[in-house]
Amino acid sequence: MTLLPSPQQLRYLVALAESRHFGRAAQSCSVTQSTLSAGLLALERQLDTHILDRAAGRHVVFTPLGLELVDRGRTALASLEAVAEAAMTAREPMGGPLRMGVIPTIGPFLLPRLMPALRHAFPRLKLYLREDHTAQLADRLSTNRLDLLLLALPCDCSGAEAMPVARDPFMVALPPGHRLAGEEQIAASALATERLLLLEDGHCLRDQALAVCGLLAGDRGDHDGFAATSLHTLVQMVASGLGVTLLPRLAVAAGITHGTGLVLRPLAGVGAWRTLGLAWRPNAPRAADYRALASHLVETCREALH
Amino acid sequence: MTLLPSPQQLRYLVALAESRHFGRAAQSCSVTQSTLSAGLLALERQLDTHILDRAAGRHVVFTPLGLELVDRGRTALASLEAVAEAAMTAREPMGGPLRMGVIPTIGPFLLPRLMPALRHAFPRLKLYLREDHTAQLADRLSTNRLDLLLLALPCDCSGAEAMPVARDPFMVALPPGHRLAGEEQIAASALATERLLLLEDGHCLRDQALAVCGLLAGDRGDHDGFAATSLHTLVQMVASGLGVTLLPRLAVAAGITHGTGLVLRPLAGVGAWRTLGLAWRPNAPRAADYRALASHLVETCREALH
DNA sequence: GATTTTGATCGAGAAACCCGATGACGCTGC
DNA sequence: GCAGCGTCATCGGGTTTCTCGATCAAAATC
Repeated sequence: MTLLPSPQQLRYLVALAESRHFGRAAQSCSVTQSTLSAGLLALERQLDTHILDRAAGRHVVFTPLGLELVDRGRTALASLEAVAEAAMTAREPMGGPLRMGVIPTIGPFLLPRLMPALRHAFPRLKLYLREDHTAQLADRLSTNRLDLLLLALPCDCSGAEAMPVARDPFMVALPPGHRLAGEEQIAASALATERLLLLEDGHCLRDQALAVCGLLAGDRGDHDGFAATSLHTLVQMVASGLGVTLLPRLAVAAGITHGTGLVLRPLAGVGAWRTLGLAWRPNAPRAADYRALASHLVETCREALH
Repeated sequence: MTLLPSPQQLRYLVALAESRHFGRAAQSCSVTQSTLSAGLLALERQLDTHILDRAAGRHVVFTPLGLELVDRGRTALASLEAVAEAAMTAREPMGGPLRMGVIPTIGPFLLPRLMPALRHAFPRLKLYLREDHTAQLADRLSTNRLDLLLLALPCDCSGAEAMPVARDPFMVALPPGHRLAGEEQIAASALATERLLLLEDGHCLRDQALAVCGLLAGDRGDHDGFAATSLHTLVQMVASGLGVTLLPRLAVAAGITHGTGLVLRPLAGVGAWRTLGLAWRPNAPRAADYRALASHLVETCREALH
């Protein structure tokens, strides 16, 4: 059998790729710079290849092969961690740290309810949170820097396993006195002639709102080159009379429009909602934990959506 | 960061799972029994779990978690090997050992032509061969005990990447003087009333032959509870006048019917062929090698099929 | 041109690993 | 029932590997 790289060496390799600096990489591995340097040299010697291009100035530059090895090293480390994690979760379910990513159109409105419920249900659970757009979260999920995502489905997290937990209906938000404010509910077609304000690019809610109105991305939304950076600013823009928008009921129920005088009406039609759900890597050792979390989420979402 | 299992320990674990015997597992790892025993105990201590059920007599019995860890350990080792392999193949393409599986209805007819061609094209390539049915090969591919499969597509190797290399038309093999022997080519429907002899269960060719005749598996073929164990015995059975059969042209071109007096006619109709191809794990470090092999295979198959 | 930053190298101490020998336990055969 | 054998766990000692702090050489910065 051939000589395998040690987990230590792979840690050094991946850490160096992430910081591109020997000293800081060593620090993140809790070793001295000399140790990390020697470890990488040993790895290069063992594999009989060049991982770093040492001729290229003082910056840390990886060879093409080096970049591939970083990638494979990351997955190898992930699979080693999966072994330890499987043992850990078997010893005490809901035990260890859990790194969860959540999108900005869910987090601020659901987490304040969710966290206390989880703390109560799973006192030993240590939940680390990161808020970011779907694309970034998916990247971090696949590169093993997050374990679990709370986002809108379907998401194009390649190969991830997903589980829906709730439907979040869209509400139409109108300035006070708007011509549509008298309607009981509002059809998507009625918005065709309206000035529809949206979140900036990158928010999946933007695309979902466009889709539910039967519009293609790029059709609309960037009036005057301006798009909102968060639901809160979006609400302020509508309140200023710049146009109308769609808000997820989750945000409305959390009181995002309080004190603005905005008129809120359900969006009519089938499919006038987004699906909230969890996603994780297939073969994740703690999938059982995630499913248990999902069923708690179902309950919390029911409450949070009135 | 948590404490990771060492590759060594995982090797011990997987080896023990395969031999279910400390002494032999140690031998396959080239260490003494004491070393392997201590290594496994250290792993159990590090993970703080029980991998083996030591209360269960003298036999090696894994706990449920232990079995899961074996599985995860296998994939972890595979991903570590992938790192080393990526470096190796970058250093010298077509270099190291390559473990290829091949099904019995291809191997004997193609390998005699293929091997010399490959030796000539890639002198440094070390090709280890294993002949088995598709299901067993697929299992060994996914558990990292084979690198590459040469078989008939589509195969249900879950998640494997496959590349077709040739079409292998079916020929109808008839005993001398058979009523259909006068036909230029024979339609599948003409075989409906014939006694169709087939390989025994497990050979994919059996199912393909049935499918191309529009029959369901189990419909036919086990006359008197007898099915052939290889194409050679199948040919002998047809020559004895027990019935007719379908042979892949690859086998016919290799002369499998020489000296039998059998009459061979093309099977008419679209789809009257099987597809030969290669399959490998996705993300295999040496995928480039495999593709290069595939293009050589295309040429060899063209020659081997006349 | 002096200084700082950065990565490689060196020697010494610590830790991990492995081996052969031995111990504990269950099974088998007489 | 008891000696003998097979199997896995444990122990002491030797070797290798890993890590650290100190130091060096080269490049970038001032």
